[in-house]
This record gives sequence, C-alpha cells and structure tokens, in this order.
Amino acid sequence: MSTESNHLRKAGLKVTLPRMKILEMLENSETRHLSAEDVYKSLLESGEEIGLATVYRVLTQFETAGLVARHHFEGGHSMFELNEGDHHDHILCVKCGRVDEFMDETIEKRQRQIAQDAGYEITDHSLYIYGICPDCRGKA
Amino acid sequence: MSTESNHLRKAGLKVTLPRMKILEMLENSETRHLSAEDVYKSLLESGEEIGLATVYRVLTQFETAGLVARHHFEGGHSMFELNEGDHHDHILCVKCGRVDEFMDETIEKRQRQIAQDAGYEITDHSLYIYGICPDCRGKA
DNA sequence: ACTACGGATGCAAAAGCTTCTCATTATTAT
DNA sequence: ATAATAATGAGAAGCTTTTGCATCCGTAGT
Repeated sequence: MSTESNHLRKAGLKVTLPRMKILEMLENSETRHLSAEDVYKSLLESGEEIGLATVYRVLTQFETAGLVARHHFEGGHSMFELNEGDHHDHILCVKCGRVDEFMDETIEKRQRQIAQDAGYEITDHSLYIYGICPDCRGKA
Repeated sequence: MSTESNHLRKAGLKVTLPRMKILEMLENSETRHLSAEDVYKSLLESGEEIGLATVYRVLTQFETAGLVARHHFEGGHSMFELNEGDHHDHILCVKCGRVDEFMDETIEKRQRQIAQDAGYEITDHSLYIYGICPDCRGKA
C-alpha cells in the first residue's frame, strides 16, 4: 500500500486515480508551489486524462483535509503547496516568480501577541514579502 | 481649490467628477477598506451616474499614483484603502469581515533582515492576521 | 467665454479564474 | 461479482476585473 493512498485514506477520501496523480504531482514538483492550472497542464502533458474541474475539486478537498495549503499571492490566482513539516512564510520575486520560504519565530510570536492585544482569537495568518531575487538583481 | 483636486493634480490626473467622487467616498468611508463594488454601489445610491469600469480604472490609477493601497484579502476580490499616514498591516475577522490595523516595528525590522539574508531587494510586503474579533467571540 | 484637442467615461462585451450541473464512470462494502 | 454511493469529465455558469469603442468632458490657448 503506497504512502499516497494512506494519506488519502487518513483524510477520509476515496483513493482514486486523479487524487493519486495530483498528490504525486505536488510531491514531485520542483517549485513546490503550483496553481491549479499548473497541475492540470502537467497532468495532461503526462498523458493523464483529467478535467480542470476535478483538479480544483481535489485541491480544495486536500486543503480542507489539511494536506495542502492554499496561498493567495499577488495576481489573483491561488497557489497550492503540499503541507509537510512545519509552518513557514514566503518571500517571492516580482520579476521571475521564484518563491522562497522562511520561518521566523520572532515574527510568529509578535503576531500572536498582536492578535491577543486586539482581542482576536487567531485562526490563521499570511505573510508575503515581495522583492527582487538575487538572480534578477544582476540582470539590470 | 479643494484638497481633493490638489491630490489629483499632484498625481498628474485630470480633475474629473468621477475621480472626485471616488476620492471623497474613500475619505469619508467609515470602514476605510472598500471593494470596487462597494464604492460603485455607494455612489449609485448617492445618485451619482458612474460605471463600474470607471471605478476600477480610477482605483487602479489611484494605486499607481500612490493615493490608495490595494489589498488582497482572502476571498478573491480586492480591497482599497486610502493611503494616509504611515504604513500598517491588518488583522481581520473571518466571521464579520471587520478590519483592524496595526503596526509593529519589530516585525518590520525582521522582515527587512529576512529579505536581506535571502539576497532579495524588498519592494513590498503584506501581512494579514485572520481571526475572530472580540464581538464575534461572544456570540458563541 | 469659446474652441479644439486629448484624455476620461459608460456601456457592453470579453477575459480569466473558479465553481456548479449532470450524465457517466469508478470505488468500496457486501 | 453486485449494488450502493461517491467521484469524474465536459461544458455551462458565476464573479471579479479588464478592454474596445463611441461619446463626453477638462484643460489650455485664444
């Protein structure tokens, strides 16, 4: 029994071909951050028969199940990332779209404090730093 | 000469009725955070003749001119806020949509450090804390 | 004030992303 | 294997936002 199917079972999801393929795609992706369209196109190129609607449905289910995180980067469309290991935030390049990750306990702590001071019960947070990455800075 | 028209002139924009009205709307809004649709509907209710396309166009121009900031809160559509005074971040209620603001120099400093460490030239950043506000926490 | 020019507006249509509908197909428990 | 039930694919629909175009308005020069 593969690791993927176990993940699906644990999440209370039936083990189907599309779900397996999408999970694999997320695991093997180099960038780790994919849009629904990215996943869809890659699967088509791999010769899979899949509908875009299914990709969206499955990704949403994965999000609900906690398997993936959905990010709303600038530009409107959602990006999905496999949830493995610890929480982290993102720093992204506005020129080439590169995405790096970081984690800062000082910031995390301050956020919790700020929410508490404001009387909020914190449920989530998102921090994106935008900039020009090392590679793009060179190219004028 | 009104304050609004000066703002527009400084931004290199012609002083037109729609632009004036939208600027007033942003200045007088209680919540300070409005979607394009919000602005459009409010202006219609005030008896103004305006098109939704114009609202979007003008808000984008205002953003380019630095008069307003555009935020991408969860849920897909953009929110616009008048740029007055200093930078700040947002904490919002996932139940009622309430938006509060905060500013934390510790976090700002850490962000700059993180960008520098990663070799990025920082251009922008966005931090949203999501939670349940004091009012909504009471209501079970 | 008057005119002419160029930019601004409104409407409708279009575009882009995401969700929904529904007939068909696949998965699971029996 | 079979029946019950959930998942899928294809296209239509929904929403926010943008664009094309004819018309209108602000502005600068007279």
